[in-house]
Amino acid sequence: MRKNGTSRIRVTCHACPLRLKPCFERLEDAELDFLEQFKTGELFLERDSQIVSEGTSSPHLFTVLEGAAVRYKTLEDGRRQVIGFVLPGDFVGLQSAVMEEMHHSVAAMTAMHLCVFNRNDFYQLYREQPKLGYNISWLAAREEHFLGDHLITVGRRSALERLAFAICRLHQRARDVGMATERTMDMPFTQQDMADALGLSLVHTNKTLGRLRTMQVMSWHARRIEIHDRGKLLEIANLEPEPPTLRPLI
Amino acid sequence: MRKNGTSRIRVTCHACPLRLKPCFERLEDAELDFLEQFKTGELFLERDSQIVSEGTSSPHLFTVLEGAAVRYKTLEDGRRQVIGFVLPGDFVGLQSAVMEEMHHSVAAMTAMHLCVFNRNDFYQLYREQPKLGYNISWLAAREEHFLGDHLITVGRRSALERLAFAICRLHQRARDVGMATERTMDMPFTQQDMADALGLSLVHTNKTLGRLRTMQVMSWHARRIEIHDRGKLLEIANLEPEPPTLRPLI
DNA sequence: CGGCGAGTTGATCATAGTCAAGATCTGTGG
DNA sequence: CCACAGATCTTGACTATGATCAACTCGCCG
Repeated sequence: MRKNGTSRIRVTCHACPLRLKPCFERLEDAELDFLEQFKTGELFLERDSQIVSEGTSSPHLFTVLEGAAVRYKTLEDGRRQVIGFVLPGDFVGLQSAVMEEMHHSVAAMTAMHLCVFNRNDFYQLYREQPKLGYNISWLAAREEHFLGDHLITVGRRSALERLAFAICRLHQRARDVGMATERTMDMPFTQQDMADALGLSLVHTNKTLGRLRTMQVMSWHARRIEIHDRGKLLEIANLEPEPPTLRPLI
Repeated sequence: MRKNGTSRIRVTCHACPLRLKPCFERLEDAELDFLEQFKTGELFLERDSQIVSEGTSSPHLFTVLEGAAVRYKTLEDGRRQVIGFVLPGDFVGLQSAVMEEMHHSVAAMTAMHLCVFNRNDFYQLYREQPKLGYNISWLAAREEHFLGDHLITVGRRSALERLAFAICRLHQRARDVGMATERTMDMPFTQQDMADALGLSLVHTNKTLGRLRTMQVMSWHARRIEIHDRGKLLEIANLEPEPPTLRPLI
């Protein structure tokens, strides 16, 4: 899918728009060279495309360059739980890389631009570029952190707290990668997606958003979120504002 | 804490009782030698000891050799969510190894026997033994898998389903490492712990256990679980019986 | 203009939470 | 060995949060 001779040019291009964001760590040339080898191509997907599916073993791994997706699981009767939101810089497919199969699905909620790696080369990465292997573990630890936060949100917070928390975190992450401004954000997800993330019904999610609107804290209309009172939102969410942390990008 | 000269003997002893279990992958001698170097000692803890604490950065990482613990998070007002149950073979402290701090706490629910590693040597592991680095990612992917299952359980299953699911999984894991028999298990956790894991109140958890008892599916009395009808339990949990998979042990 | 996906709102219902009291178990000291 | 205290488990009565059902609006696109 690519020729070695051109790698010098491509190296600087790998995940180019993302690598310029200040929240991502710089990599050494040798590591970028390796990633160029590891990379099998780029993929552009439509909204609603399936990226990986629960129970299957994708031959590919992905780094998200642009767009947004949801990770989710479903029960046999159709009940769905959104496990997490996927934004640029996120790595998709670790489970299928190390285990037999994925244990959740990932679906694109906007048009997406992905960097594609070959699952078969995955172990090479640990052999040849230990720093990159370490980075994979870093990303996995971050995912574990998000999942833990998500779990206490669904298990122990009220509907109002859940929404405030989820929107704070999502907004912060989106801002870090340049997908949102200080006060506004174009929502790639529907209220149904949010309800499925928070373990609430759509109706109750909507009513709770209504309460936040009445409280003049935030509004979510026409796929657009406006945060009117960030302090209050953080207070309801029981969160401190945190500066973005430097993170690796594979 | 240990002398190099004795490593040949210790190598065969590292995590000895665990390494004999059929569910753990064998390691190469070179890898075992490395682990001996990496290891700084063993730790015996009392019940109710804190192993790591949310918001702090432990200088140590651990592999559980014996005993059981809970991973949990708390909100400021005391609400608690159990993120997961920790059993022998599990690795504790990945977050503090790669990030600044732990994002959850881990507390011993029985007396415990831990293998202790030094956080500072962690990156060495990726440099010198890529297979072990890969194994860390494997364990992280497994944890992510458990957390995803846990999340759909708390977010979308009824109280009865939650209990059935949690007990099936816990029993299966305990059996894999020799802590339970086919039909019984000594519970290291209280019903309060289980309630906090499932996002339920203690009272409702107890009443739901009462229903399972009346249905002749299982009983949980005096720290002991008896499974009377495994098929029905799996059915309520919407689970298939799965054979234990081979997994790495660090 | 019509149809569909998404969002909004009200009415009613049910699951699970809270409060309260008592039973049982476990470990400790006399 | 027993008595006691604290932790854990059990059960009933009442409450509340959020689910379900239903109808309607809005914006968008063919």
